Amino acid sequence: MPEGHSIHRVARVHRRWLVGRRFTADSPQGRLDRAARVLSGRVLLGVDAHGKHLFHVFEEDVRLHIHLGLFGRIRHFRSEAPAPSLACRLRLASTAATLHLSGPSACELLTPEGEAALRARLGEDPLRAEASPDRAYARLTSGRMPLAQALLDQGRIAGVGNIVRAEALFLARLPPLLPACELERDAFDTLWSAMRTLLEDGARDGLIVTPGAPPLPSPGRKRAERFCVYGRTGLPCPRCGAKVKGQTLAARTLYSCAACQGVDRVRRPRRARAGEGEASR
DNA sequence: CAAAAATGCTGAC
DNA sequence: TCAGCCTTTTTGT
Repeated sequence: MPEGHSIHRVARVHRRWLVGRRFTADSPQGRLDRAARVLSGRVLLGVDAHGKHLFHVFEEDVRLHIHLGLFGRIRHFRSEAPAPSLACRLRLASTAATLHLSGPSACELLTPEGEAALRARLGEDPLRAEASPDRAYARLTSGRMPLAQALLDQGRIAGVGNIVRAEALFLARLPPLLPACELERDAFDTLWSAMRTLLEDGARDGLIVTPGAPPLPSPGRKRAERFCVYGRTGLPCPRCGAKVKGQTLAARTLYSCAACQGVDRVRRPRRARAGEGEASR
């Protein structure tokens, strides 16, 4: 669920169906009782998404901040809502719709100042209209860390997760381990455009399907193949047929096609040029 | 059934 | 660098 496109999709759905409604809130699991009491009885005035963060504004400047983390989920029901799961942390109900929130890494009430402070720490979000490619380029290329690692830093660019980074780097044919500061502006423009397209289409359709992804696999396989390299270690690259590589970088799996993306031609930082599939700091 | 994996991030070492 | 958080879905026996 949770890369930027999912969050923006939730925001769009909530703006369409929930803004202007008065809600009652409770916390079936119990942990958010206090927040639920504050929210209960208030009208929802607006919803906004920035990167992977979601902000609901209620009457009297009561603001709800949600971050789904790895496990979080938001479900909404426009007709009769089912009983919430045991793990449901927050339920928001109106006559028009009901929300169930489970497993978020953050769900808290914020003051306007608290929200502003949080947002100040977020980088450019390709899905936001006011996003500036110039600022995104400046922030992304401000260090020597591998490009792929910089892309997941939400303070540089907000909303990109492991799937979008792998697929966008593949579409732009960029070597993931290139030192970020060595990224040329025109290469960045290609990358930015790829990220925007993936996120925008994903927000519209509810899931990401990379252009050029291999055709659906044999009927025997359960999971649809929607990506070119993400999660496809050892399978053929849809562009050149070479085997897709999976390696660990900063505790996340990084997927790429070494042949298409020139991974092997990238200068390794100093000494270590160790083996394949190894973490490179 | 049990086990594993997952799109994320933080804080402690 | 690593464990921990925390839930749902998918995979394997």
